[in-house]
Amino acid sequence: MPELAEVDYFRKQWSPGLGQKVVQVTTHPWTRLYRGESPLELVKGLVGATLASSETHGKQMLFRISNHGWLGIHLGMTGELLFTNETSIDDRYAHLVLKTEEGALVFNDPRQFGRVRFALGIDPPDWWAELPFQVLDHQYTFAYFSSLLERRKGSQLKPLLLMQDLFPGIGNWMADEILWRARLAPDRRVKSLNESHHRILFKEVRYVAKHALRIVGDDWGDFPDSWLFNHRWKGGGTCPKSKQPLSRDTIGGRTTCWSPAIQL
DNA sequence: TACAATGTTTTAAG
DNA sequence: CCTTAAAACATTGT
Repeated sequence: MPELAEVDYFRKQWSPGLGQKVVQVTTHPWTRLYRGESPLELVKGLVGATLASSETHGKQMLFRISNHGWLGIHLGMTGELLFTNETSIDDRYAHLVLKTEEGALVFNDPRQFGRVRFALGIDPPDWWAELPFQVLDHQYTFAYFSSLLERRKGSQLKPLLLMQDLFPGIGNWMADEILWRARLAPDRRVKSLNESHHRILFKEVRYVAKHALRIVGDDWGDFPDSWLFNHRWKGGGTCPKSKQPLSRDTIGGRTTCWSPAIQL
């Protein structure tokens, strides 16, 4: 489900739990969400502690815990976070549940492509501290962006934009949106781009990230019909710019939607 | 029934 | 060692 804007939306769904003590933790320790982790250590580290703050980095989330604990969550394809006052919750895909006095913080993920991590320490763990610049960071300059593309000359543009080391938080729909705005075909190779293409791509990467965050916001707002977003999901459809039919194909292993009339 | 789904990770090949 | 491509992962919905 989630790309950077939706991930930030889900992060905020746990905000009712900030400042509250965790009184009980339940996990599904057999699921692949806990690969490489010790669910028992995680439960021990969380029970009795208080949620202090949260932040996102691309599709990654970090919850800081009062007693030097760090809880990392990735939502994968079908993950979601929610807060509930209900006494009974649907347990089927609730692979992590933190109960407080006020309610329960739930991480649901039917497909189990997500991930839960936990670490203790004064400083954030390496898997958080070593993440690359985000596309809206002030350090994410055009020179930095260009240097990233240097080593990816042979890549098609669609799979390029899905590389999280280069474009943290960009996912399938955002990549399509960016290429549509930049008027570049998704199967074009990086080596075919000139300086002005680089400039346009850099600009649209940041534009889509910035406005996706604004539109999804605190209450999952709807995208305007002037975006590709509203036209890309089901077959058929019309390009809002050219009014010509949209195309779909698998590029880089992912379903891709583009407007052949304007994306060259 | 068979395939596709807003994502990584591993493996293979060049 | 590096880059690129493809398969694998687990489950649901069409």
